[in-house]
Amino acid sequence: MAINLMLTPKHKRAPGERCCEPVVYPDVERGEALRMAAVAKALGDPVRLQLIDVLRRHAGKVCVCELVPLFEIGQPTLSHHLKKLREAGIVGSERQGLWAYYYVIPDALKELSTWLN
Amino acid sequence: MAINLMLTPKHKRAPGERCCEPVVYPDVERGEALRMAAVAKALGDPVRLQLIDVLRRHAGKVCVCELVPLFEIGQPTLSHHLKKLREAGIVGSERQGLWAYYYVIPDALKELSTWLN
DNA sequence: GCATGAGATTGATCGCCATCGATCTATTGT
DNA sequence: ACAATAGATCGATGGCGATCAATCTCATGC
Repeated sequence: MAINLMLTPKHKRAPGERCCEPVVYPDVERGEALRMAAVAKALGDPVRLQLIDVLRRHAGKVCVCELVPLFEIGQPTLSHHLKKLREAGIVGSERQGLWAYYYVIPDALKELSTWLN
Repeated sequence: MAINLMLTPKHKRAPGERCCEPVVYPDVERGEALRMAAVAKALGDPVRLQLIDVLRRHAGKVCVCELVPLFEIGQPTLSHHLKKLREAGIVGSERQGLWAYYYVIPDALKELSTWLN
């Protein structure tokens, strides 16, 4: 991963040697890029993407025990994926007795979605 | 990564032990999920995300030599990122003499963008 | 033909990630 | 108190990914 994303050109192209139009600098700044890339990275796994799809189609919260049988992965692996989504700020969780309920955090995908349009 | 994404429940919950409403099955199918996750994965790096941002703000094509000085990474690393974006079907490239020009493939981000809304 | 320059490829390194089995922690029910 | 259950965590493993230095491939210019 790049450390510095300030996007300052390192050297000027010699005059008359233009290979194309001068590049337009990106609109997204360092912070934006890091946030959106983190969200995209969390969505970059088929299981997690379908998890979000399931959770989004529910107005309320979904119990983990309903999610486990949907996928061909073990329970620890699903827990790992949910943790990734939590760390990315995409989902939240809530404990009620033995069960844990997950839900999509509103507007968590908004920034990325807006940029994609 | 999960092998089987058919999302068939593996066992029924015993009657009367319901912890929450029955889960709604995901809308996205295996192929969709794999495609969109691949695109999201390609966007899951700050450098690649900003690369797409730069390319999208150009109607035409952009020379690699204009892209290299924008980032604090070496030329081989940038070439690696462009290859990833190419393999994800997000960008295309065209050779003209010494220079290589890259451009965003129209509608490449459409499926993911639509799903996110 | 030869040197130069743009870009891709290779090889190596280091770290992260998806997955699993096993274990641990609470909580519920008996 | 004890057994059972839901879910998280741990440890290990195999594979992928980001990065760099070095090299390679072409095309251009002299």
